[in-house]
Amino acid sequence: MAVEVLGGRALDYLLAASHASSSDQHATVGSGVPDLQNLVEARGSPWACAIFWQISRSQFGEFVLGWGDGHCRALGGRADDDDPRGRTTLQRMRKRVLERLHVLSGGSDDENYALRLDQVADPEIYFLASMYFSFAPGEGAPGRSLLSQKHLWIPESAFAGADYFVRASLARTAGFRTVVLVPFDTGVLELASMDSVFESPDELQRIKAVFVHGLSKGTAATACDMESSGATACSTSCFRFGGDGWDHTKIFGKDLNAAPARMNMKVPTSIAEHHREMPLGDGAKLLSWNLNNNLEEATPVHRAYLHHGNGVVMEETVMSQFQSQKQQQHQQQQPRPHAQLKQIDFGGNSTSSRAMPIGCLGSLEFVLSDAKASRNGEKPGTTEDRRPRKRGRKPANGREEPLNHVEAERQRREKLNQRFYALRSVVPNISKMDKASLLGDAISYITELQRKLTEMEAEREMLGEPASMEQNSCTHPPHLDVDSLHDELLVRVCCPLVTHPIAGVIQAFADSQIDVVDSKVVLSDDKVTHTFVVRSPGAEQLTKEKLVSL
Amino acid sequence: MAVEVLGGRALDYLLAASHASSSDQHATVGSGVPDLQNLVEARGSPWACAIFWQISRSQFGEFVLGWGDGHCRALGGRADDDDPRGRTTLQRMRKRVLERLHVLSGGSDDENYALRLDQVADPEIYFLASMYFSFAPGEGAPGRSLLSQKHLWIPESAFAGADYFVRASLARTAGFRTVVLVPFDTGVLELASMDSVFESPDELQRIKAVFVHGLSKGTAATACDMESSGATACSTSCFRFGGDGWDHTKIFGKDLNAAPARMNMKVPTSIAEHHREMPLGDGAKLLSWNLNNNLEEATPVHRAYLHHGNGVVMEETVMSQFQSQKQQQHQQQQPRPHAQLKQIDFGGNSTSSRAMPIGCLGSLEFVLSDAKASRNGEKPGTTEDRRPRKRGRKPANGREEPLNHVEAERQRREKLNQRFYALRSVVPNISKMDKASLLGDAISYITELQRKLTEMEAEREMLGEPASMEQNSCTHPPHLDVDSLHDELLVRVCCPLVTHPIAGVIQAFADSQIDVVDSKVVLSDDKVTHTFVVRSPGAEQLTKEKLVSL
DNA sequence: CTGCACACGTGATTC
DNA sequence: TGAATCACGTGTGCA
Repeated sequence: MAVEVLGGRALDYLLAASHASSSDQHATVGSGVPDLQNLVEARGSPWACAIFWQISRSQFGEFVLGWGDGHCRALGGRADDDDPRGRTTLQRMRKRVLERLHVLSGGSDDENYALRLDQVADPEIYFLASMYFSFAPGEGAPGRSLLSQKHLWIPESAFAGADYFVRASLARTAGFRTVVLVPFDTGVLELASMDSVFESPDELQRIKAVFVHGLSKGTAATACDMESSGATACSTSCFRFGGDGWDHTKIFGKDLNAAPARMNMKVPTSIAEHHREMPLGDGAKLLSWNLNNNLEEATPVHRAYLHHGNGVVMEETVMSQFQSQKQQQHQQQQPRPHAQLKQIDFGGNSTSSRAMPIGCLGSLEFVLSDAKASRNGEKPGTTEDRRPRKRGRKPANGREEPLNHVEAERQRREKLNQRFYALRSVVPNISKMDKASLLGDAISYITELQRKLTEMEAEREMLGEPASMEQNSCTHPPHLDVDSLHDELLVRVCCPLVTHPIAGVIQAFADSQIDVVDSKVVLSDDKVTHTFVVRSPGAEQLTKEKLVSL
Repeated sequence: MAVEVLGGRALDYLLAASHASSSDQHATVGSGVPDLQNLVEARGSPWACAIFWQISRSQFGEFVLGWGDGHCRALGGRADDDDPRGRTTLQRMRKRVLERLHVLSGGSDDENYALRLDQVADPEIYFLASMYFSFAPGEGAPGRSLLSQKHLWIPESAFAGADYFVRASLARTAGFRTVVLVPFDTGVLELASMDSVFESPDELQRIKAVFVHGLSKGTAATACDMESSGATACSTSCFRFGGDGWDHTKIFGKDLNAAPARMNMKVPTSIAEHHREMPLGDGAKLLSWNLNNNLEEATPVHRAYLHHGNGVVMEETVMSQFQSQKQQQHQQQQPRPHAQLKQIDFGGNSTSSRAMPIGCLGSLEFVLSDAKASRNGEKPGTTEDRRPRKRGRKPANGREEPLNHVEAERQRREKLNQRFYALRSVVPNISKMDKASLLGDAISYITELQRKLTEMEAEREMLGEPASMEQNSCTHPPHLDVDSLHDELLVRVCCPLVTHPIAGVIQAFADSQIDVVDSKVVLSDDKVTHTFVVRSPGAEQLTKEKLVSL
C-alpha cells in the first residue's frame, strides 16, 4: 500500500532508509486488494489508479461515498509489507505513508533533504488525496455516478466541469487524461488513466467483470445483514455520538459546498504545497466522514465489504497468524520469513470481544486504518477471533462489561488517532511524527497564523484609513478646503504622505534635494497622472537615472 | 481554585450546573494555599489577587520565574473542591477552569448561552492568564524584582511601562490600580489591588511577614537538596530531552522577546477575545517553559516548593488519603465529607516508582497540573509513597526496568497533556473539552485561519497592486516617465485612479462636470497637499457645497 | 446502571 | 542496549 501512495523512487528511498532488504518481498502475502490490483496491474491495462468509493451512511442516515479501497500503479508491489511480525497493518501503512510524505516535504530528517519533494509522483498524490474525500450521492463524479447508476467516462477536457469532478485539478496535476466511474451496488469504482482512453463497451465490460468477480461472494450488500448478537449494540453505538456537533456537509468547520476560488492547483512544485492545499482546495468534501462521522455514523453496509472475500480479511488472517506465533514464542528478528507460521495459537482470549459488532461500527476509514479490528467479518471457514490480540492481557473475568468497555476504548483511541491524522494533514511543517511534536507544531502553526492574520488586519486597517477603502471615494480625505476666487474655486486636498501613491517620488525629490518647480495632476480615463517639473542643482542625468531606478 | 479563576457568578452557575449542592462546601478541605489565601482574604486586605512566581530553572540552566501559586479574591472559597474522593487535583481544577472558560466563551453548551461571557470578571482573567506567563530574571515586573531583589510598587499610571509590567494591559483591563512585587528567595510575590494602595513600610512588612510565615519551614530553598538516590537519575532525566528543538525563548514558534504591537488590549468584550488574545499579545513569555521545557528542564529548585509546608503538599496528602481510602474500600457517592479519611493505606506499591526523582523532574507546570505525581516531596513525618497509586497494578516483578519505563511513560503522557493544554489555550472556540473534540476544533480553526489568510492575501494582492504597499515608495508606480527639458526635468507619474487618495475628489470633479483649470501638488512636512483650481459651469456655491460634502 | 472520557501500567516496536 | 513512542486492556470518575 505504501508504494501505491509514494512514488517509486520515494519508495526506494523508504526501503533503503528502513534498512529492510526488499529482495524477498512477498507481494502475495498480505495482498489486500487483488481485484483492484489486478485491474490496474494487468498487462495492457490502461488504468494507473483504481479507487473504490464505498457506500456508507452519514450521521443523518444519508448515504455517503467514501474511500473504500484503492490501488495505484506505482512500479511495485506492497513492498513495505515485508514485516515478518505482520504488524504492518493498513493503519500502519497509511501512517507510514503520511509520515514519509511529511518527512519528504520538509521534515527535520536531514538526510532526506536532497530528495525532499518532487519524489512523489502526482498520481500518488491524487490517490492519497482521494483517501480524504467523500461524496454525497449526486455530488462529485462518484456521487453522480452513484445517483444515476450510470457510469461516467470523463476525458481530460471535461475535468473542468467541477460539477462532475471536483478533484479535477488534482487529476490534471496528476497527469490523468481519462477518468471513469462505474457504479456498483456497494459503491462506485473510479479508474484513472494517464492515456486518453476512449469509451468502449469492451473496456466497460472488462471493468465491471473484474470488479464483480471480486465482489462475487457475499454481495447483495445493500442489505443490512448484521448478526443478531451485535445488532442492538451496534445500532446504539452507531448513533450515540449524534450530538458531536459535526455537520456532515462540513469538514472541521470548512464549508464543503462552497467551492473556494482555489481550484487552480499548481503544477508539481512540492509535496508541502500539495499536501497543504489538497485538503483545502477543490471544494470537495475532504475528510468529511472519514473524520467527522467516523465510527459512529457508518452503517452495516460496510459489513459487506468485510464479508466478501476481499483482501483485507485475508491479509488480516495472515497477520494474525504471524502475530500469534510471535506472541507465543516471543521470538523476533527473524529474517522476514513467510514460512514461520508454525504453532498458530488463538487461545487465551476465546471468550473475548471479537463477537462485538465492531465491523458494523467501523467506518471505512476505520476499516482501513485499523484493519486488525475488522475481524469479525466471520468469513466462514476461518478460525474465530483472529484478532492479533496484540498484548497479552488476561480476559479479566467472565464479566461481559469490560468487553464492551474494551471496544469503546478502542474506538475512542481510533477516533483520537483519526483526528491526529487530520491534524497532520492540515499542519504544513511537521518536525517529527510523534504526537507531542505534532501538537507542538500545530500550536506554533496556529499562533503563527494568528499573528499573520492580526498583522494583516492591522495593516489593512492602517491602509484602509488614509487610502480609499473601496473603489469609489476616499473614506475621508483628511482635509478639504474650498475657497472662492473670482469665478473659480480653489480646492485644497491634504493627505498624509504615507500611502500616497506618489509619496515615493516626492520623498525621492526631497532626498535628492530636487526642487519641484511645478506640479500638476490630471485625470485621464481611469488613471491619475502627476506631472512634475523639477530642477536639480547638480547633474540632470544623474537625477534622471535616480528617478528611473525608483 | 476554580472559584479563584472564575468569577463568583460563574461559579454559582458552575455549581448549579454540576448538580452539586454548594451548601456544605468545606473550604478547609484541600485548602492548598493558606498563606496567599489569608493574605488576600484577610479583613481589610487591599489585595484582590496574589500570585507567587516560583523560581525554576530553564533548559539552559538559567533561572526562570513561573507560576507557583496564587489566590484571587473572588467571593468564595475553593468551592469546587468538594470532591469526596479527593481526585480533584490541581490539574483537574485547572482543566475544569479552562473547560468552564471555554464553555462560557461560546461552547456548544446551549444552556449556558444566556450567561456565556461577561460572567468572568477581569481580575480572574488576569489571574488565569498569569498562569501561562513566565519571566526570565530581569524580564517583566517579577523578573525585575527578582534580579534587583527589590520590591516594586507599581501604580496604575506606571502600568504602561511595559518594561516593568508586560501584563499591563491585562492588569488595566482587570481594573487593578496597584501592583506590588516582592522578592523572596524562592520567587517573587505579586499582589494586585483594585484600589490605589500607596506604598508604606507597614503594608510591605505585612506582606513579607505573612508570606515568610508561610515559608517558615524548610526554607533556604535555593539550595538544591535532592536525595542521593534520585540524583543521578534526575540529572540525566533533566537534560535528556535536550534536542527537542525548542528554543526556550520561544513558545511554539512564537518569539517571546519581540513584543508585538498588540499591547492595547480591549476593554472587556468577551472571554473569547481575551482568551484568544491573551496568549498572543503583551509580548510576554506565555507558556514558555511551562510547555516547552516541561518536565525535563526543571530543576530541584522546585523541591523546595514541595518541601516547605505550603499548601500543595498538604492538599496532596489529603487527597492521597482520600484516594487510598477510596481505592481500598471502593465505596463512593458519600455526601462529600471531609471526615472520611479513615483507613489510610499506602500499601500495594511500596517497592514502586515513587522513589524516583519525579519531584525534581517536575516543572512548575507539572507540579501544578499533575500534582498527584509530585509526591516525593518527602515531607518528614508523612508516610512515603503517598502517590495515590491510582489504579492498582502489580509491580510486575522485582525488575528495575519497568519502573523507569513507567516513569518515562508517565512523562510522555504528561508532555502530551501539556501540549493539549497549550492547544486549548490557542484555539478560541472549543466545543467540548475532550481531546478528540479539541483536535477537531483545532483542525477547523486551522483551516479557517488558512482560509482567511489566503483570502486576505488574494485581496491584498488585488489591492496591493495599484496602491502603495509600504510606507516609503510605491511598490511600483505603474508608470514613470522622465524627460529632459532645458535644464529642467519633466517627470510624469501615472497611477491608477483606484485607491488614489484624491481619486474621490477628481471623480467628483468629473461627475459634476467641473473643469480643472490648474492643479498642483506640494509636499509639506509629512503631508501631500493637492491644490486644484477649478471652474464650474453653473453655480459656484452649489459646487462648493458639493465638494465640502464629500 | 450505563456510556464515556481519562489515566495508568504494560508489552511491543523502533531506532 | 536503552530510550522513546505507541497501542492496548483496565480501573475509575463523572454525567
